[in-house]
Amino acid sequence: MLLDTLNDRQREAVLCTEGPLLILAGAGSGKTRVITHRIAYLIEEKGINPWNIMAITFTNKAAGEMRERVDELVGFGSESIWVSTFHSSCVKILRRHIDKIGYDNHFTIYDTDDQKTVMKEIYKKLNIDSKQLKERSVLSVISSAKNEMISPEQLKKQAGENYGQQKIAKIYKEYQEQLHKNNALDFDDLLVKAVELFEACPDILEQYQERFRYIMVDEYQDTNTVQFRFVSLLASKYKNLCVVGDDDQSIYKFRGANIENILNYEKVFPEANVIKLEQNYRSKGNILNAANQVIRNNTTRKDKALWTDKEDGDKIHLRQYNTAYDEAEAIASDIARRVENGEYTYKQCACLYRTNAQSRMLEEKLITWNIPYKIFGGINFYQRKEVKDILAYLKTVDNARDDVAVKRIINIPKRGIGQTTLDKVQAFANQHEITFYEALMRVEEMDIATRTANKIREFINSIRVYRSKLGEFPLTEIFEDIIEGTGYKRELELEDTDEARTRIENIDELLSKLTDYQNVTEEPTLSGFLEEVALVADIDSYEENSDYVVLMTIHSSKGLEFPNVYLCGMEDGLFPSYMSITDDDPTELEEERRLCYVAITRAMDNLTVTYARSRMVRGEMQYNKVSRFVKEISPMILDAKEEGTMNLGGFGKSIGFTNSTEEKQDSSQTVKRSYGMGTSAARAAFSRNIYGGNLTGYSGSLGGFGKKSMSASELMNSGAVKKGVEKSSASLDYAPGDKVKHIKFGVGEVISIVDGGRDYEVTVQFEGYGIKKLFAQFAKLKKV
DNA sequence: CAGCCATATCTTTTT
DNA sequence: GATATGGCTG
Repeated sequence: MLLDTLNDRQREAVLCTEGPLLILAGAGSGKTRVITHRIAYLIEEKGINPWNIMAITFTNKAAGEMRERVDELVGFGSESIWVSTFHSSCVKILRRHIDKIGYDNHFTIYDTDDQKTVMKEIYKKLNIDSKQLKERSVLSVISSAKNEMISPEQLKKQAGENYGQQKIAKIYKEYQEQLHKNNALDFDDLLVKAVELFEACPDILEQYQERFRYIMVDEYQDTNTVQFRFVSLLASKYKNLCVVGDDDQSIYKFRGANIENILNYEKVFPEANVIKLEQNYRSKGNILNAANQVIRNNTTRKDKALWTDKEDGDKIHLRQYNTAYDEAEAIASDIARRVENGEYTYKQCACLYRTNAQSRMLEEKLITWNIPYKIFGGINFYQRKEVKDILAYLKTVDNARDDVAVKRIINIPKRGIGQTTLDKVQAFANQHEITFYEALMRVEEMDIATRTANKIREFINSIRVYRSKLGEFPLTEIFEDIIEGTGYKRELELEDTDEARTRIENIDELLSKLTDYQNVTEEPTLSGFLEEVALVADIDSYEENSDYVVLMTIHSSKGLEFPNVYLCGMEDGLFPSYMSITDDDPTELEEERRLCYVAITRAMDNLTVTYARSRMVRGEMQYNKVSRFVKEISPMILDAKEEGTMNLGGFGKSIGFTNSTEEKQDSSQTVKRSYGMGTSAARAAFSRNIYGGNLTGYSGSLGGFGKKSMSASELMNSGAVKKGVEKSSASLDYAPGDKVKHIKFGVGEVISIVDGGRDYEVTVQFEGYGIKKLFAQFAKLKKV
């Protein structure tokens, strides 16, 4: 029987089918089980037509899984349930109706890169200096505005007399016009336009209200204001809105997620039922306790207490290393050992970290240990140059109004159409208020050299040929025409480098994805393919079947679980991030803590937390102390060890302390700090046992991907190693975590020390003065 | 117009 | 350290 496998709370949630329902589901409490069973119950017991059920998830992968699991529970019909992400739901709706609000149904979707390209054009047009106002920051203001459903006009009003904000509002307006002209929507627009559509056309809204009588939203804590509006509109007729989430796992504030949505659900829907799922089925006792001990330090959260009836299991392993290199090495060897022992398989192990950049060194070490791995995040397949180029061709064929795509490919491969020509065409387009592509077609009206004009006509013609094949020939054939016809592939083949070969592989990979799409879809269209491609997340490609160690950011790990988890880089300044520590807004730190909670609760039976005394960040050596979150875990459940502190031998000898003559010689070339610290720091560290690495210990931070380990002499000869540089500062006799005294600010605790090249930049938390960044040379800090 | 070299800035996290 | 940008030269 359907309900037999559920606990009381879960069963209650499944049976509560009518009206608004909030399910507060702690980590690992069987949330997905509840949703799938609820859907099955609606269909099997309540006789609801699957067609009337909508489930919104966070990723495509989650959507696929949900459909699969419902499929196992109900005999048939699961395929007509609408299961998808917010973004793809909106796209589906907009593809049908967006013409009602003045767009063409063939709109293209812009990713972050495209947005930036548009922004650059606008900066040119409005004569804005990108050094004064960064495109990125304007885009982020625009994004937040969209998430809050603030229009350019409203933003202008809000800006009042503030010149800077007026400027941003003006850019926002221009940006929207540009997108409209290109018949393009950015990610945020997908939601905004869907809501606009519903508000503008009550008949269309009603049509969808009738269809989606039962709506379920997963990961509700990560919804933003537009998303909330979107589901509210849909649910406003039948009010069968079931949201599932955990306020403790809200980690997408930076993307506009509004934690109030879940905290205030009962205020918005006073008649709502609330059910708490507090039994955790995933983690062993110690892991769960650690998670609870961390999260209870947050002030704004719903009261709940996760418990388990599982055994305590191992304590949390806590390991400190000298360098990130040692950390990675230790993790790799631990995985190798445990797999060899038969404790775990590769795919049961995951390395989680705060920032994508941390994956490099882990990757390198896993390669040397011959451990299969896969990295998620970082550069998405669809963001690679070659893939974006080909997609831009396809977009141009599909929607020539998309200026961004046209401009991207007009000179790829090189056709001899340069910047000057492009500027002329753009000017012509602006003047006649036509698209870039239309301007290209009127090349003879412009003052452009015949040779170049002919090249342009050739380009236009080739696009025209590809387009004429649409509908007549399979999409894959058009694809192949493009890569052959333009000479794109041939150019790469001639290059004959490893990089070029990888590019070709990626293009082939894209082709096979198109082939898949064509085979699977009933009515394959170019727009359809492009849209599918625009909305995939990296995590969507995660397969449980293949045996590899998984590397990903904590953000991407949400919703997943692994028997053996390594949580690395647990250092104050890295995690919690430096930004969140120094920010005036304490909620930033709370969000980091939630992130930590998410990380810990990914682990099922073994959790290893690691951190390093020193780490290379953006080409600078950073010295950090252990994360404050680790200190929130009771020592009773920690098994703590420091590794490598005794390995001091040879440091001084193998590098050699340099004198000032050598410094002068070196100053002609860029003396990067790549080879560790200057003499004074080395001495300071040396005396404090902070640093104990040996020479080869550094090769990790020097060699990139694919460079296998080098011997010490090879390193020296390769030029990768630069000699140490004498610092003008006196040696530092304090380290992160120490109390120091400042003449003005009094006593404070050192948070981090960054090697700024000429001097050390010391961040100190002062009692009464807050956080200050000081230069060691001037600050004259005294250890107390 | 394209290719080369020097420089500046970067990083939190992503649909 | 890596990548995007800008200036210069052939």
